[in-house]
Amino acid sequence: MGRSPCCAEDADVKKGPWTPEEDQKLVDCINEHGHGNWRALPKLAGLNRCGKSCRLRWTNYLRPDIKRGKFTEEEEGEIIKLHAVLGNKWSRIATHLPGRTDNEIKNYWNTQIRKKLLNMGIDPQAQAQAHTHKPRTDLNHLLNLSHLLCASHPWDTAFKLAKTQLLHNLLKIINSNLASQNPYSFQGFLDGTSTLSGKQLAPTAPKPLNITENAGATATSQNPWAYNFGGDLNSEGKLGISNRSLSTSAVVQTENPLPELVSESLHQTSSPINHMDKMADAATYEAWEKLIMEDDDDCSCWKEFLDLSSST
DNA sequence: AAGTGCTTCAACCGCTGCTAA
DNA sequence: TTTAGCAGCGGTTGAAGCACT
Repeated sequence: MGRSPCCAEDADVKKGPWTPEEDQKLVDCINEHGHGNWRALPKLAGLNRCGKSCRLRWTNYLRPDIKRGKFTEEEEGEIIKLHAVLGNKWSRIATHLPGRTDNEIKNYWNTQIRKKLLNMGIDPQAQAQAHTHKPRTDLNHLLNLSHLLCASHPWDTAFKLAKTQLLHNLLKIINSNLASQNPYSFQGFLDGTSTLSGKQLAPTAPKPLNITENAGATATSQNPWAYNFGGDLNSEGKLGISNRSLSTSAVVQTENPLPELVSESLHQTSSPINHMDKMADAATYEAWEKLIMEDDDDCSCWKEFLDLSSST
C-alpha cells in the first residue's frame, strides 16, 4: 500500500520559504474555491508548489484564525496537561488550544518545555515520546519531585509537571504491583498494611473524586480506589486496565491511556523486585502522600486530569 | 566588526490511516 | 479483499536571527 511522495513526479516544483506573492495567490484561491482538494489547488492557484506544501502553509501560517505571539502561562499549562494524557499527539493537543497549530505546539514543546523538563530533572524523552514513556524512578529524581511539589505553587508549571510525572510513576507501580508480590503493594498502600517511614498510609489515601459516579460504577465507600485499581487480571495474568479496572475512571478512557506504562510493567510480572525498585516505589508513595496531604481539600488537579480525559 | 555557537520555527520528508473503486 | 489516491500527522532539518566572545 502507500504511494510515492506526492511531489516526486514534479521535480521542478518550488520548495523553501514562501514569498508574499505566493501567499496572496494561495489565500485568494482558498477564499474563492475553498481547499477541498489540496493536490489540485496549486494548479488552480497558479502556484508552482506541491499540494502538501500549500496545505502546510495554509494550516500553519495563513489561516485567518491563527493566534500569533508567545504562549501564555495558561496555554503552557494546558499543553503540559494535554501532553500527559495524549502524548505526542500534537494535532489532538492543538484542537484544545484555539488558534494554535500542531506545528507551533510541537516546536514550543521541543524548544521551551523540553528545556524546563531537563532543568527539573524530568526525562524529556519520556515526556516527548508517547510510546516510550519511561518516567524516571531513581530515588534522587523522586525526591526532586517531592521537593518540587512542596516548593512550588499549585499553579506553577513546575508543580504541574511534577504532579504529572508523579501520577505516571504511581500508575506504573500500580500496574506492576498488581501482578507481583511486591511488599510495597498498592493494595497494602490502600488498606494501610504497607507503611512508609513507619506511618500507616490508609488515613491519607486519596479521596473519592467522583470518578466512578459518571461511569455508573461502584466503589467501596471506604476505599474508592479499590474498585478502580483493585486488580483486573485477565486470563494471561495481565492487567486488563483498559476495560473494567480503570475504565470506570476517565483516566483510561482516553485514546492513549498511557499504554507504555502498562506494557512496560507487564513485561516484569514475574521478575523479582529488586531493592532499588522497592525504594523507588516507596519514594513515589511518599511523594504521593505529601501531595495528597497538601491537596487534601482540593482535588482539582485530579479533576483536571479526569475532565480532560473524558473530553478527549 | 567579525566569527562562532545556539535557538527558533517554517518547511520538508516519509509514513499512516482513511476512503473509494 | 485488495489496491490506489489522498489528507493528515509527527519527526526532522536547515536557514535566519540572536547572543556571546
